[in-house]
Amino acid sequence: MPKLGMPPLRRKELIDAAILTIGERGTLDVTMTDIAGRAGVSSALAHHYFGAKDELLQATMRQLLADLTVEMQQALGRAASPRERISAIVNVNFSVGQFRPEVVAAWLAFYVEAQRSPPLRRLLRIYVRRLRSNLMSGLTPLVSRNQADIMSEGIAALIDGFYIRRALKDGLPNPRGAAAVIEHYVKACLSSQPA
Amino acid sequence: MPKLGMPPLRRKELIDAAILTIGERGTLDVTMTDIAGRAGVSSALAHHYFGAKDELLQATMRQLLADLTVEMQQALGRAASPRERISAIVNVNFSVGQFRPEVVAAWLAFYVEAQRSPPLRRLLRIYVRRLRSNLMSGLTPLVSRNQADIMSEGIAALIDGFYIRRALKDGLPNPRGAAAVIEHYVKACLSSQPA
DNA sequence: TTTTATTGATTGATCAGTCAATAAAAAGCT
DNA sequence: AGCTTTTTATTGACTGATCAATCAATAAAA
Repeated sequence: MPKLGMPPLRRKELIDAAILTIGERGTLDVTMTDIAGRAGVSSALAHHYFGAKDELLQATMRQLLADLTVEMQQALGRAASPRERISAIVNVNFSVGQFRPEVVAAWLAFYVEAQRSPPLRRLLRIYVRRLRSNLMSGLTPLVSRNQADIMSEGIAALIDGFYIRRALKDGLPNPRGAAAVIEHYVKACLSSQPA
Repeated sequence: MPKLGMPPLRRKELIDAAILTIGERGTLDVTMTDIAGRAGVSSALAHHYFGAKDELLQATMRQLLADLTVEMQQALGRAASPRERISAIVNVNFSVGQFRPEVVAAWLAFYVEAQRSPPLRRLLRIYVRRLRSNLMSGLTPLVSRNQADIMSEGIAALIDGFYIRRALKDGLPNPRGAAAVIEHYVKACLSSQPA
């Protein structure tokens, strides 16, 4: 039943299916048949559109990054002060869109695979740098350079830490709770300012 | 060359080889042949001693937990006050023994696999609970119950966050830096006490 | 009739797990 | 002390399952 103009649609369907499958299973160790099956097509078609499995996985991670970036830009656009920028960054990472268990589990799976795959590592670096730079732009007007360095590392580590715990589901953080702990951290640092 | 009393020696050698192999590769997705080869024996022998691969992996995670526990007990024994207990807990997690890249990568691999494997999940729960309880025992004498809850979640998330970043090696935290960021967090919270 | 989308069938590689065979020590016997 | 027998440790060779990747064949638009 070949309708025309399928390629872009299929690509998207396959990437979405990949996110769901990876997120559900919590690992990149899923078969092309799993992903293609969820998208309602044969594994041969997935190979036809993406060539090797790696390329589908990379496209999938790029999609996750792109989704986060879009939401982040919107939130930052609404922030009126440096202090609000910080909260905006934190909140996006725990928003309904980003902090869903499947999405978090997929992120974690890519994080882990990035240890071995240079292309995935490159993508991850982009994310890490962007997060850091966004945090610094909110922090430097408020505290010393040194203090800002410490705090941006701390906030980034807290986000990753809550992600890992979320992926494990175990009696662990709901979005609000996690964001609240980070806000508490920021407040404590800002009120005991000296550097 | 069968010497007597090999079983306990071989078991240990295989577990050590598993930690190294898993840590080096950053995943549990290693073959029995890889592990056995590093221990200098055939894969058949690894199966002979552990039965299924799962059991070797579980034994390996138990070993990691046991190593951490021993070091933690020693450090807590030397701590003379609640405040020192907190620092001791943090420091152990970034000690030379625990914060080696291979060990950290192995921990992360088990963390991730625990999403799927109930036995590994059970082991992980033990660790999480013990960490939390140790932290609370240091925090409750110093701050309100509510504040202690928040801080122990925060410290635990920070530790996990720095572990994940360490596994990725990427221009990221040396042991001292990571521990320092957490100490800074604790200080900031304690000095802006009110709950 | 050509182009586009799609798949079933197949191939080759990799691995966990099994098992019968082997070799070296230890134990038993004289 | 020598010898046979038993026990213990170890492996090579094999099996069956799984999967990524390929490709020739098919079917529905254009």
